[in-house]
Amino acid sequence: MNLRDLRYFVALAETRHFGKAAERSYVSQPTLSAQIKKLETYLGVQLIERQPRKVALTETGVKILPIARRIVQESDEIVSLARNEHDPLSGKLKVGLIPTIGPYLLPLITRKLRKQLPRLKLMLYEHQTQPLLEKLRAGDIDLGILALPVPLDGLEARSLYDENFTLAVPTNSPLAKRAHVKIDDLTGETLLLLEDGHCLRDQALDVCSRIDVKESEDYRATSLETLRQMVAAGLGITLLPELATRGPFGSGHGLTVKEFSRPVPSRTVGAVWRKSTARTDAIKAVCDTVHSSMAA
Amino acid sequence: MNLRDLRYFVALAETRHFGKAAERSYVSQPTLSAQIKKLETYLGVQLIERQPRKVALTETGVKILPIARRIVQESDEIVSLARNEHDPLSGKLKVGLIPTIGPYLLPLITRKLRKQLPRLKLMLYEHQTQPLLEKLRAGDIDLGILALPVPLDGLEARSLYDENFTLAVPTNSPLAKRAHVKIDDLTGETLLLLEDGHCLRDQALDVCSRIDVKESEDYRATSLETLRQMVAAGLGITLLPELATRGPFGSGHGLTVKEFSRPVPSRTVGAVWRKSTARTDAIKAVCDTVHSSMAA
DNA sequence: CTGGTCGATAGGGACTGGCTATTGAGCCTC
DNA sequence: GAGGCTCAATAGCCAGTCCCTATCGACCAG
Repeated sequence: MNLRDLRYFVALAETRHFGKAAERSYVSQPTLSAQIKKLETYLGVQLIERQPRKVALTETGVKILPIARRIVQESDEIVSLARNEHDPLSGKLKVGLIPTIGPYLLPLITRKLRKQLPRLKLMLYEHQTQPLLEKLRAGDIDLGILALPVPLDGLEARSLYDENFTLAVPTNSPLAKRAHVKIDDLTGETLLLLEDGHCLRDQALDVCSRIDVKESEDYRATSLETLRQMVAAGLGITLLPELATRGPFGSGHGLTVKEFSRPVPSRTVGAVWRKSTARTDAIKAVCDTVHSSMAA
Repeated sequence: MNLRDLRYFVALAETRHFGKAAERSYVSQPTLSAQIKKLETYLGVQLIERQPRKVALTETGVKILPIARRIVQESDEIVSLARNEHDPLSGKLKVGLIPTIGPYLLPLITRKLRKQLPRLKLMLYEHQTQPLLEKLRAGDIDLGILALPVPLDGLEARSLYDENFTLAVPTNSPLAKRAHVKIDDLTGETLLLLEDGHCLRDQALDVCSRIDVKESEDYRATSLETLRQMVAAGLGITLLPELATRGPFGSGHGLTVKEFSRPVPSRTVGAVWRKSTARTDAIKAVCDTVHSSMAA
């Protein structure tokens, strides 16, 4: 059985005329005749009673007609649904961000994203790097935005922007008064870090690996905001990604943010997605928008 | 788009494995692969994300799946519905009978019909010959049982049984005492007839055409039963078809039924149906049953 | 009887859907 | 890291299907 046959049957049932039904179906009359007959043979039942000058449905034909009609209608529905989805820059795109990027990057780009990709519904998720990669591979998320590099297997990546690290110190610390700070100036300080799992923790440790700093044993912050509070309370110093010091997140309330002098430590923020993804267009568009936003 | 493609897609969505889906669909894996790809191309949308070691539905695929599933299910429904209808001796058969046959024939045959054709639902209608033929041609009725001959165009007919006419006279009439009656004996009598449209009226007039009878001007019965009442009331005599004198319809209550001596006037009762009907098997079965019932 | 309508039949060509064999990518094991 | 395994994609070929035009045959109307 074939969708086409059902269409022919519905057309015939509605026109009650082989010629008209054929015309409506854009085929020749013999074609439609043959297909109808084939459908009847396949079903083992006569659907149409061919009276001279009149086409009538048999009882069975009457019973089958509504089902055939529904099938035809639903198949059209599939086509139109697919046609709507056809625009690669529409539909949902599930984007995951790590916690040290998401809250600070999103305010800077959502406006532009909404303007440039108005039909794309971004579903946003926040996960640490490892869970994010897992969900990415599992297909729960289509695009990850995180600090590169990460192990890529089956994944593709591109960098979006470089983000400098800044130094956050208590305002009453001697470091707060310095015109310039270098990594080496941190020697002997107590370094406050995020809890395990945050890549920023590893990045900060990496930046400070050459020098001798004490990591606070007792406190490990669960978020950048608590980390910021801890610095303001004078418990130590920390590195903050630059975006986390912009706008409302800058100096003040007992905390002073200092830029490093060259060479400025930094991390690369990038996008990661499955090689096999079906959303390459949408992903590229989002990446381009983020990239151009951050380049300015 | 093709029903088959949708089946393949549903199988793939359920197995999440090209090979298994192909097996379940009784085709080779390359065939299924190719068809899925063709479906995607046709719809202009990717339905499946081919990850290594994993088959995942795209968002569009997820949306389309339930519709595809329903279509597949409904197409199966058509097949099974047709398979059930496949038995030509099942389903409805619309049978029309003329009023001078229906009420008297049906009690004699329904039992046997029900036994021999248990799955056939007979829908019974009563119409005079002309309307019956019209409804037959219009397809409102599949089979007519009436007195032959009738003009056949586009119709086929067969005779079922011959039915003698009997004479109905008031019990106090001289005719009631006669051992034998012949048509000629009716000369000078008042003949009561059914109203226009009943073929029995014409048949009676035909039988009596050779002799001189008076047709009652004032009364024309609307049914055999009122006709019977009129005879019993002494208003005249009439011809009754034999079946209408059997069992509870025989002599009594002021009415006497006499058989004619040879040559016995009679009419032929037959079946009529559209040449183009789709129910030849059922019609033949019904006719055979009636025929054999009445032959006994 | 003739012309017109309508569906069925005949015959031939293009396309589709199916197959087997093979490739190629990714994963696992030794 | 070489080789084997799994799994989907590709290649190449064949057969059946679907469609076409041309024509027939039945029926109806004038």
